Amino acid sequence: MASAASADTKEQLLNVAEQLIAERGYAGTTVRAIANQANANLAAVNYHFGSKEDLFRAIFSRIAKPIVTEQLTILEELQHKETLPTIEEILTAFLKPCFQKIVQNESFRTVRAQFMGRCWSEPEPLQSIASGEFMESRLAFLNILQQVIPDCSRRELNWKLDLVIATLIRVQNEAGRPDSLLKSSQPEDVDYAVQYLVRFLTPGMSV
Amino acid sequence: MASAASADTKEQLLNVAEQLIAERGYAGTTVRAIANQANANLAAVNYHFGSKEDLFRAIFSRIAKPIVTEQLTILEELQHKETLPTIEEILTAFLKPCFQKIVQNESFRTVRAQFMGRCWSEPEPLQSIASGEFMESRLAFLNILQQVIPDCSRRELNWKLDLVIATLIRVQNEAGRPDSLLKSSQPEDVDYAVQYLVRFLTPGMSV
DNA sequence: ATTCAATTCAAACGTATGTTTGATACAATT
DNA sequence: AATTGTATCAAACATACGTTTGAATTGAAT
Repeated sequence: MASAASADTKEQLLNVAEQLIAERGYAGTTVRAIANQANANLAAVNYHFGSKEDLFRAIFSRIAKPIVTEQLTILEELQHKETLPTIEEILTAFLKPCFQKIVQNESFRTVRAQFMGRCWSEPEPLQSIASGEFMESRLAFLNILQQVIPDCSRRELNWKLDLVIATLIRVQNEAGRPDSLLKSSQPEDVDYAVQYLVRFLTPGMSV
Repeated sequence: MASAASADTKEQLLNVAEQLIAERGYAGTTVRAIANQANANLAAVNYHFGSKEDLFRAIFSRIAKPIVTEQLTILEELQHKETLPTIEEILTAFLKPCFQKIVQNESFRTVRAQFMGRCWSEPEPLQSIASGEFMESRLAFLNILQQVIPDCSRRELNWKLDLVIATLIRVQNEAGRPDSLLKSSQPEDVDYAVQYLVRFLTPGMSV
């Protein structure tokens, strides 16, 4: 039976690994460094997760799943209205959960954002693991965008959504730094950042 | 005295390392893999460049220096006109050299684009090496943007230029993939990508 | 008190890493 | 022909890597 201690160890491994991978990248983060900083034994990673790659999978899932769930919930609400949603509403539905879920824990704010940002440019197979978690949400938003912006081809919408994600990651990565869009994890600052990011992106979506 | 053979070896090491790092990242690329694929001895990297990190520095410099030079040249021309340049002209001056210089060598295809894209998200000290090469160009473009978009605060322009770079990196990272904006290194594809990226970004710059 | 599965642990496994070394081959200069 | 500096080479160096193992430890259920 899983004890409280083992649950602590497992969670500590997730937290520490998330932070180290955010700082040093996946290949640059050793299982030994993770175990040490988590005050766990070297074998703990393989015992609890199977392998280093499975640990990465667990970290990414833990962050991505709540975000995707909330994105799809908001999108569902938008689609149940009788009128088509605006581009602003769609982008907000996509972006807002990404900020809120990631910055809700103050101590994790920078780490989570950097971790997510790094994942998109990690070599295979990590990139596929990362993008796979967002596949469902991505398809759903692509479909609604295609309805709202019928002049855009599927290919165009595809790279445009890519650019939306790219800016999202950048804002998260720069969070807290001077001159950055997202000043803190305070709700009003988060709302401000989402609002201005949406304003920056919206006109480009339909040209 | 440096022979033709040694020059070939040194250049081959640069080319091969560039490709492998683009595919697998810096930490994921071993000196042995570089030497093997370049048909060189294992010790060749350390002999010609000093260390793996110095090899990275050499690769990045070789790509970045001509880009920055061209960016500043075009910007100089724009500033010598009697009328202020448009936002489109400025963004094009910034983005076009990034794409053209990167894909101008036919045999490299989209390797360079992927290499550059990956560098921005590599862990320190690689990221600092990379961003340092573009420091001068970044400041110059911030200054001209401030003249052309006086309604924007310096802080706003700062994060907006950040988002421009973020999208640039994303397009480079995705280069060659299906549904990506930059399909190949053909000049017409490059022009297409620059044109559409500028069109996507321009309206957001002044809102 | 005993059992038993879950967890932790030190140690080792086999392999891979960046770098260094000293000998050797090469080509141009004296 | 002898010398000199450059480049290549196989081999070794010292360390680091992810993973596995089997024994020790734990703590709740019997």
